[in-house]
Amino acid sequence: MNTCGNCSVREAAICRSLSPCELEELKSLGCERVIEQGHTVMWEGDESVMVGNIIEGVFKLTASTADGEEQTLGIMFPSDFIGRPFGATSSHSVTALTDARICTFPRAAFDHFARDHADLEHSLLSRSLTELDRARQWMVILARKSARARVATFLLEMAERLAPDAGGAYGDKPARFELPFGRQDMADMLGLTIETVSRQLTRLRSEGVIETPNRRSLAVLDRRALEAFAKAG
Amino acid sequence: MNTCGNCSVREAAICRSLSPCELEELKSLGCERVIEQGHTVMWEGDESVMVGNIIEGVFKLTASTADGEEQTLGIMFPSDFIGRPFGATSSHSVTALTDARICTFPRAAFDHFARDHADLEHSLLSRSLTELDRARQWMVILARKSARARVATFLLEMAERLAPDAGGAYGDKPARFELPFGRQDMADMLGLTIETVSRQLTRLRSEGVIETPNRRSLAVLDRRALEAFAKAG
DNA sequence: CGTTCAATTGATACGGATCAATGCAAGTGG
DNA sequence: CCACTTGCATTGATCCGTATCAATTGAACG
Repeated sequence: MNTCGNCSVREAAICRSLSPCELEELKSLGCERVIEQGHTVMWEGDESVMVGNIIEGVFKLTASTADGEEQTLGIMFPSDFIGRPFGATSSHSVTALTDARICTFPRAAFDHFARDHADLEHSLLSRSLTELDRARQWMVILARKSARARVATFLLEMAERLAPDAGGAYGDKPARFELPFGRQDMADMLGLTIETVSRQLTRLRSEGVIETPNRRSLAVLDRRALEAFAKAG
Repeated sequence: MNTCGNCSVREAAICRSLSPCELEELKSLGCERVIEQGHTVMWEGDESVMVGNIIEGVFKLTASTADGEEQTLGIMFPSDFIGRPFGATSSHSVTALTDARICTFPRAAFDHFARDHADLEHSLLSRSLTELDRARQWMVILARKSARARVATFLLEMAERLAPDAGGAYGDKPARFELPFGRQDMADMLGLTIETVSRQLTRLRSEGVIETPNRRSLAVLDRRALEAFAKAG
């Protein structure tokens, strides 16, 4: 039987704010679920019925425009919180980009529990404020930056999150990592088409800034160059 | 002397969650400030030193790109909360678009007070989640929609917020209102140039969808048409 | 009446979307 | 083991929308 004690995201997720006893109580409300790649766990516009923590895997949040295009609103990693508490409808869909495991709670039960545990709500608030800052950062990118700058920004963020070991500000070692998604997802995220993304990657490769050993893997060879592109127009 | 009792946003702001006694306590921490149009009360990148509620007036949140362009991240109205609690730096600037009054608190003192008053934190959380949803909606618009759709969406939102009386879903009466900002601010918000905004307004006017009696005032004559434009490409 | 600043209008250039074709790897069945 | 399919990525050619540069109009104000 699984216990919160050996949970791999225990210290990073919102649960960190709970005492062992409270944890036990929360745990009794929820259950762990295994999600297959590509499966959607929440739908845009649906009533919000569940919330939870990502234990393992990567998810995307998406919304669709009235004319059918899909926009990715964010990428969520292990220890991130997904779902909309205290609200009737979910403003976005949540879909697994990889096989995943999540720790889920019925929304109503979670809401009630949260209201009784101020520290948990505080964690959630803190996290929401960070998410808000992040979303606003992306707004700037989507509104103003060129395709090249968008791709560069994206690659830097992915390198940071998926290959955190490889080099800091002046990291001279190539950051190598596996993308948890294909070109279409990248395009959806960056507000570009798949062709444009492809062209930019090709260009960066030909300039020696990155390497693309295969479809899903990527290496950042020249971080400084990427940073420059990300800042420029 | 001003008291919270007769505050015009008392019932809409986060303070609604406090008892008269708690309110008194919070009030003692802060003070009311009058802000002139155009004045910036918080700067992007600065340490977050104050937070507060808008009592009167309209503010914009902005961030700048590395190459100097300004992007507006959101518009805040009376009863909205501004500033970044629980965080060291502010991710955006906050500037008054009109003459305004705000009820401000030193950030550290507010943080401390909030942590002792779960209901206040709950209000703040609820508000943050709504803001997050709103920000993500804008992301979709900025990433995917045409200039025409952006302007249409914007006008609909302004009509709703600035002329709430004039017609609901099928509102056939023209919604007339005063914009609290000029073309440059609109452009900054929509991720367009001032020229493009102007052209779209001209076009909508020539099609009989809107009227622009003067620079700052606006009337939506055909709401349905705007809605159609907002949804399309 | 001239000054000033914002808004509008016009002409052109360019970036990314779109449409269409090709390339490439993994899987399938003969 | 090799033809064939299938799904994604890449590359190419063209078009369209918005930015950009530049000029004009219009309103507010001294």
